[in-house]
Order: sequence, then structure tokens, then C-alpha cells
Amino acid sequence: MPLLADVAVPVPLSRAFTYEVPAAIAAQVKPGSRVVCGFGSRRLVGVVLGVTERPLPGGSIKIKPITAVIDPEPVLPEELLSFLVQLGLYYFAPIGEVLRLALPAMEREQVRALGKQGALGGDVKQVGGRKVAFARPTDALEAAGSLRGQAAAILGLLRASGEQPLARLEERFGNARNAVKRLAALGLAVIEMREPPRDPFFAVTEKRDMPPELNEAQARAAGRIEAALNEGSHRAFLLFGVTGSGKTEVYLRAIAACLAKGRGALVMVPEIALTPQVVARFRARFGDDLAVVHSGLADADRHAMWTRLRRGEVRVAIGARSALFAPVPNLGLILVDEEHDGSFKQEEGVRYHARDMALLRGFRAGAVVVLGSATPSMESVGLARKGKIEELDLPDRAVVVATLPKVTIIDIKRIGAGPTGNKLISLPLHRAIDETLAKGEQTILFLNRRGFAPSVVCDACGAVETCRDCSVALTYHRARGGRLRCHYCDYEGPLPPVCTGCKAAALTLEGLGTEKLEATIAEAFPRARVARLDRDVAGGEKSEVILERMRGGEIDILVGTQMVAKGHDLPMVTLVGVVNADASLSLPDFRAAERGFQLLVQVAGRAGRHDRPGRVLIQTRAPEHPAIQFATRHDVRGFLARELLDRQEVGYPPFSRLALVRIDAPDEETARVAAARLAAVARATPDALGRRVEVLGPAPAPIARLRGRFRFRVLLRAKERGPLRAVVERVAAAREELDRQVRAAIDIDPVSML
DNA sequence: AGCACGCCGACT
DNA sequence: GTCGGCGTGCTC
Repeated sequence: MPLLADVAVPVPLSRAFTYEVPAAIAAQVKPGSRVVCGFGSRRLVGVVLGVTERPLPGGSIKIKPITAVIDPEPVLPEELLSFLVQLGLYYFAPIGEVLRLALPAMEREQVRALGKQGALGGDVKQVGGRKVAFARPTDALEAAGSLRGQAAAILGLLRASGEQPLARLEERFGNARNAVKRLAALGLAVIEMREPPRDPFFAVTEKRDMPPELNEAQARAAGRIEAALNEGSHRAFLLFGVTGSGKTEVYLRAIAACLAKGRGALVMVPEIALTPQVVARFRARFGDDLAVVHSGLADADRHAMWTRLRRGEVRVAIGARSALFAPVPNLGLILVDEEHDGSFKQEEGVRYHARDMALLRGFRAGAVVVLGSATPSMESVGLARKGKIEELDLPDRAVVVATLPKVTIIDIKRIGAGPTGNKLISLPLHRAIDETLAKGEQTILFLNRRGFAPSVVCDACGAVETCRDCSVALTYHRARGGRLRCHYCDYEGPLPPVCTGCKAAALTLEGLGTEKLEATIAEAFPRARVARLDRDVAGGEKSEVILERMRGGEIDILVGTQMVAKGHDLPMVTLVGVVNADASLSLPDFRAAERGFQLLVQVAGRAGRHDRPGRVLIQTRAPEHPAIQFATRHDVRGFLARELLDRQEVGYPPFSRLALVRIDAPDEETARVAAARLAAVARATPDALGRRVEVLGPAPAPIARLRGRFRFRVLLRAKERGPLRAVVERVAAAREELDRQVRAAIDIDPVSML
């Protein structure tokens, strides 16, 4: 009987492919090995899932032999490989795509080099290119409608994100090189040869610190985690600690205990929390035994990090979502900090939730998992209530003198504008800023809307300027002389002189975004140094520069979006103003209250962290909203209890499980028909007929059109996982028979309902 | 997703 | 007459 290998190839097809293993290389072909194999007319790098001796499958399937083995030893450890396979099954994701998440670029794209050598298992040398081509947008503007297709999309992306390495653009746009050349010829962009960015985290050598004394609650929590580590089997905890209660120190102790047992540890933090400060804290304790995994890593650095973990030279990995796949040796502990954070959910491609999958990986590896948060997710609270995970509390702030800030609600229905005349800068807020300035202390103003004005309205016909490709209002940005931008696609264009609909010259800017807030505040407080922090001013590293200036006291008032809300330690901030709390509470999503509450608590936590008392002003039109009421009292438990009751009543998670099917197509009718078809398939299923699974919809998505595609959704809901999976399985199969134009994505445990 | 094969428009 | 547009069908 022939020796056959099941190989996952990087294509969006759900099944693995069978190849014959030539006898000459049989010894090296093991689960987790990378192999080169012919696939259609292409040569791809695949990963071996399993090898068995069995008869050739019948039918018309022709089996090709594996061309070559790349590694003498498997690149993926057994534990990681089987976890990835499980993850793929859980999310109904193509196995090849799942494996691609786990392998750094260098580990998956070497076919060309190999092809040239054509040798079996030949030593593949990496090209460590000294200089890398970057594309940067210029300030020049194109003639309206002069660009189409990729060139327009790339220019939009460059303008939104600043410069990009050409190689990264090529990953997204096949023809990026030519498109950028065209942009360069038109003077819209320039191509520069530069050193690739060095990893800022590796540059610092941190002075080792000594573990401080733990307070009673910290010691108790660390003790429970250590005991679980000593047991050596899987256990999970919810570490519920208020802001500033010293969760990090508990993490550090747990890691030390884990390392002492000879096992490795994985630390996952939200995207924007992965700052040099945070890394420094870990490095100070664990020195070079720490690998940092983040998206800014150059390929060579990523590869080096990965290899060192793989060899066991480094035993602790820290990173954002994708760190979940770090090949930590003999994994004993996984920490998920700020586990409620939305950035743990991947919202494109394989839509996995890193927190949920941390629990799965931990379970399979026999590792201890700790989910930490000051405002736990309802999912984790649900698990704790069911006894699936153990709750550990850190009720007090670690710095004893620090007290919780005083929170005041400002009902902007009743309280009028301050001297600026803008209703969203109320008199009390204006006064509070003034007082804070007078004391030489700092203010943070939080507003969840980027740009200058969130919409442009026609006074004549009342129509709002919308994106040509999306059913979304365009935001006016003042940068580059005033442009309209879509926050959902890469569209950017000039502000039209007249209304697109009725041609009246009566367009007015409506609403308040961070750009306008910054300008208004700067004008109202001419002596204050005002800065802004949002995605538009701060791509990646730049936010760190702004925060550093804030820490250094070079800024008096910081205006910003979410980015100002998360975990930064800014000791001189004594006033936090939530400019418009309703924006985050009124979304069409059953999680709106939860997210709004978390956000309020997070921002409020920025005020008065040290010896200075802080205060928080929340402006709202709905002062009695539970999220605002509980946040005002710093009553996280109260909110959780109340929200649990609400969720139970409406039957949403954690009291049910969801799967969301998103259907879209360029043509509205095609999409509608396909959505109806999938819903019908779901409803015809035994579990749906037996009422074990509810099928809701199809309904148009809240954003009915996006990037030129019409969108519908079908929501599946069930009490139990089994029946839900059975229905999803049918829906997944039915996808294959839809119109070719239709895309139907399945989102298991969806977070964003958009 | 790629990539090839295949069938209809504007250029040397 | 060919280069090239993207429709559809398959990849062990």
C-alpha cells in the first residue's frame, strides 16, 4: 500500500489534499512538516497534517507525489498543529488558511527559491535585503475620476495609513508595483528605498527589576494560579481586577512560576496595549527569555523570533491576537490581558476569537489560562457563573493613595453650551477644563468620531453625502485642504461644491469629530497646548510619541478616540471628559451596552491614577442609561448582574450561541436571493424544525452596502453548540451551489453584528 | 484564491 | 488578423 500524506495547502478550500510520499523522503515527512507540492499548475508550500499507509482513493482523483520536504524536522510542534486543526473545524475555516495564520511569511513563501534549486530539502537561504522599497503619498491631488481600480485603492490606502512597504501592498494588490509606478509618474506618490523598520522592542535592554511585595488579594490570586500550575493540568481563571489593582504583577508571578516548572508561557494583550512600556515591564523581569510578536515586525525579525521560540531558546512570548499561534515550547500558561477587548476577535479571513481559542489551546496543551480584566466580557462572566472557569478578585487599587475618580453626568438635553457655543462642549465641561489648566494638570477629551464633521448635509433637500460604494455617510476631514472620506472603504474625494442629489449649493458640515473638537478647544483655550490622538494622526508608532509627550507634560489637553481610553498610565491627567457617551451606546447591537460600559470605565480609569484626585465628566442625552449609571458609581459587578439579566431575557450570549452568516454580492437581487436560499436551507434542517436552532432573517445588514456589494445576514441562534453546528454545516455546504458572484461568510460567535 | 481555458471587442 | 477583457471551472 502506498504511503499517503494529507496536506494542507494555502488555498481557501476547506479540505486537505492527498499526496503520495516518495520513499526517498518518507523519513522526513511527518505531521507539521512543510512540503512543496504541485497544485494545478502551481507549486505551493503545504503543511503535512498526517501520514498513513492506505490504498489510493478511488474515483477520478489523481494523486500527485510530494515534490520536496523543506524541513528536516517538522516546523509546527504537535500541540500547535492539532490545535490549529481544531480551530479550523470550530470556525468552519479552510485548513490551509488557518495554517497560514500560524506560519510567518518566511515559513510559507519559499517556493520560488526552491523551484530554482529544484532540490529535495535543499538548504533555503533567505534573502536579507538591506533596503526595502516604500511607497509614500505626496500632497498632490489627482484630477477627479482620473484614477480607477487598484491605483485608486492603493492611493486611498496610502493616504489613510501613511507609507507602506511595497511588498505589503503587493500582498493585497497583485499589481501594486505597476500601480505605484503609475502613481509615482503622476506625482501622487513617491517610491523610496529605505532600511526596513527595526523592531523597536528589541532595541532596549531593560534593567532587571525585583519582584515587589504583593498585597493580600494579589498573593491569593497568584497562589491559586501557582497551585493550578503545580497540578500540571488545564485550568482557567477569570482575574477580575479594577484598574490599577496590580494585575500585571500577578501575571509576572504566574509566568515566573510557570518557567520554574520548565514550561513556556504566552501573554496576549490587546493590539494597542502592546507598547514599549508594557514590553519593558516584562523584559525587566524575564530579560531575553521573551519574544515579542507584533505586526510591525519585519519578516526577518519575525522569523528569528519564531525560530528561537521553536528551538526553546526563548520561553515566553508576548503579543496581540496573532501571538496565539506562537510556537511556545511546552506551553504551561496563557495570559489574556484585557480579555474583553474587541481586538482579540479577528474580523476578516479566519474570524477567530483569540480569547476563546486561548481557552481551547490551553485545554489541549494542559496549560493554565488566565483571562484578566477590570470589565470582564459577558462571555467570561458566563463561564465563571457556570463554574467552567474560576474567578479571582483583586478588589483594591494597588497604590493605596489612589482613589477612584468622581464621576459627574452632564445631561446635555438640559445643560447648555459653554462659551464656544458648541452644545458638546457644555458649560460645566468648559469650566472643568479651565480649572484643570489653572492647576497645571492635564485633560483628556474622549470622542468616538474621527474627522472634522461626521456628515455633510444639504440644506435644500436634506440629503446626506454618501459614499458611492457604501451606504455610509462620508466624513469631512480637514487635512489636505478638506476632503470627504468613507470610514469603511478607501474612498476619498473632494468636497463637492453642490449637493450630489439636488445640485443646490447648500452643503453644510454637521456634527463633531475629533479634528473639529481639537480645533475648537485650541481656539477656546489659546494658552493650552492641545494635541489629538486618533488613527488619522497616529499610525502605529506615532501614538507612542504623542503619549510620551503627554507623559512629559508637553501637552495640556489631549483629544482622541478609543486610543486615549486604553490602559496608558498618564499620571498627570486629572480630568477626563466623555464628550458624547451616546455615540457608543446607541449602536444596533445587543452588545452596545456592554461595550459602552467598558469604554466608560476604561476612559474614567485614565483620571487621577496616582496621588492626585481625578474627575470624570460624562456628557449624554440618556443620563439614566444603565451603562452610564453603573459606570458613574464604578459598579462593575452591578452592571454585570443587570446586563446578565437583560441577556437572559432576550436570549443572547452567554445564554445562547450564535453563528452569523453574511451574504454579499455586487447585485442586490442576487444577494437577496442567495440569503433567502441559505436561510431556507437552515430552516429546513431537523434542528431548526425541532426548535433547537432559531433562524433569524435574512435581513439587510446594518450597513446595507459596502465596497460596492449589497449585504444581507442570517443569524443562527441556539442554546446548545451541537445543533447549531449541525445547521451551520448544512449552510456551509449550501454555499457551494450559490451564484459565483455571491460570497457567504460564516462567523461563529460573532462579535461585530455589522 | 490563483490559474488556465475559452469566447467576443479595438488595435498593429 | 492578434492582444486582451473577464466568465467558469478545477485544483490531490
